[in-house]
Amino acid sequence: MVNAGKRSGRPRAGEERLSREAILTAALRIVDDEGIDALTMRRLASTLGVNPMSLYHHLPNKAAVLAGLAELVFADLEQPDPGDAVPWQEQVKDAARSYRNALQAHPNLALQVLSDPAAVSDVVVVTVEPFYRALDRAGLAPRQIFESVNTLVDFIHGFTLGEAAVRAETFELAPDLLTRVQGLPAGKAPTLARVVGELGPEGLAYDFDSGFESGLTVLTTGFAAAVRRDR
Amino acid sequence: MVNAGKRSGRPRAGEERLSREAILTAALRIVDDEGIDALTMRRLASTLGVNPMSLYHHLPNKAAVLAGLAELVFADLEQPDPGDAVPWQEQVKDAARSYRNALQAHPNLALQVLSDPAAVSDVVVVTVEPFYRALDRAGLAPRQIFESVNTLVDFIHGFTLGEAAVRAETFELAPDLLTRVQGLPAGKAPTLARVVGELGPEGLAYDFDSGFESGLTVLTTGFAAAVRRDR
DNA sequence: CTCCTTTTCCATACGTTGTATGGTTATGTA
DNA sequence: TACATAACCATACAACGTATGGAAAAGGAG
Repeated sequence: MVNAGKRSGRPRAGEERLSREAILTAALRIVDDEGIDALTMRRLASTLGVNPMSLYHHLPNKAAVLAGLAELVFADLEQPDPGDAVPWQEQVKDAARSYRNALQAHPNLALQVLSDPAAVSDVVVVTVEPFYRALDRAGLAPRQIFESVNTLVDFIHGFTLGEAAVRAETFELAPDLLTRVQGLPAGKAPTLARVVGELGPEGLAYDFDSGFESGLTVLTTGFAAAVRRDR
Repeated sequence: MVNAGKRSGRPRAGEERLSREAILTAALRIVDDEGIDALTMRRLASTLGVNPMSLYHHLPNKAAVLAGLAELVFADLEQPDPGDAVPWQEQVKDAARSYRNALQAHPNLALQVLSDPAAVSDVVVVTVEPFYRALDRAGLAPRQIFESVNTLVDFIHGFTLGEAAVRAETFELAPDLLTRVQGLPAGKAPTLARVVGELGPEGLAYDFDSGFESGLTVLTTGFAAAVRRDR
């Protein structure tokens, strides 16, 4: 048994096992299920029932696989756009929520996506229109729209990064903020210690969703101030 | 010549070539000079004139080396703290600038640092005191201080990530935003296209420093609004 | 139909990586 | 003087990305 059921050479018509899309889908599944480190060319090939080298006929190298995954992440970003009936602030927040949702749908990929310059800049371009639209409606000058969107996107990226990092900890319960702060040498960070103490354990039970909303409110408020200054 | 000047066995007193600190210093140099991919255990050992396996007597594995580097990055974060003579907004901005500077001092490491949950949470704790101090002075409630600092730190992380990513492109000139937008199918992102068009090439020459300042202003303005709401 | 190029997949192999195992020599304590 | 421990080295292994080249089917040209 030299070949265990596999054939060599080109498959018969209609029997192709590979395509760029099939490969990327399988890769996404591996990453979602087992994390980014589990994605090797050999592993990917084996889940597709194929020799590792066959992958290279559809994608030039592993980097291209990862780049392709980044595309996939943003491909199913929903763009609801509630229209101009709601205040521009709500439009901004809605777009931001969609953006975050797309990133968080595949937490194991977030880091990869955010650290791939090409992926980000490619994708940001086709993604930021709702932000531009809302801030334009708000009456901001072009320069301020531009910088505001950058700020907003940076916030979302940083937030997502933190969220993905925390969730990635295989729940070997990282010591939470409270115990960590209590472990500091006395007088080292007095204000931090006092504020955290006043909040108490339940006040610190961090909820990512409300943290994100809080950030959005701060930002939109800041944008609104720029509108007023402009007048 | 079987051993080319090297001795085997434990070095004589005072002749040790290795220590955790020496290893991390050498590693940081490699990463700064040649990027994170250039850091392999073999390369690290060879710049220290030592056998690769010797490193493992001072650090348990490569992950520990990377974690140690993250420490180093934040170790020389300056904490000027202009004192309470300046407005709290300026205190916030100053602390943010220091934080960003520490991250940007080693651009090749920024991604690594930001994606290491342990590194970030360890370090953030000892780093955020100035933020807490300033926002406490501003008169924010504990909960709002907590969330505001998170928002601020997330923004800095996202900003730094973007900056590091762009700088990491070995200047094979990624098509800039303007040409990219012009390449879009007509009507695809009308607001974006119009705003970018109005800015023109020179308006888009992105300056990271002023982008950062712009973000800080938006955020501190947003924080200030929360202060007023509280009264 | 035959001939030939191209496509799709497979087998083998190379260089590089992190690190496990175990040896050798000096140090420090009993 | 004996012995555990520390600091270094030599060898080796499994897993990785991928270069090279071969085999078989497909698809167009004559």
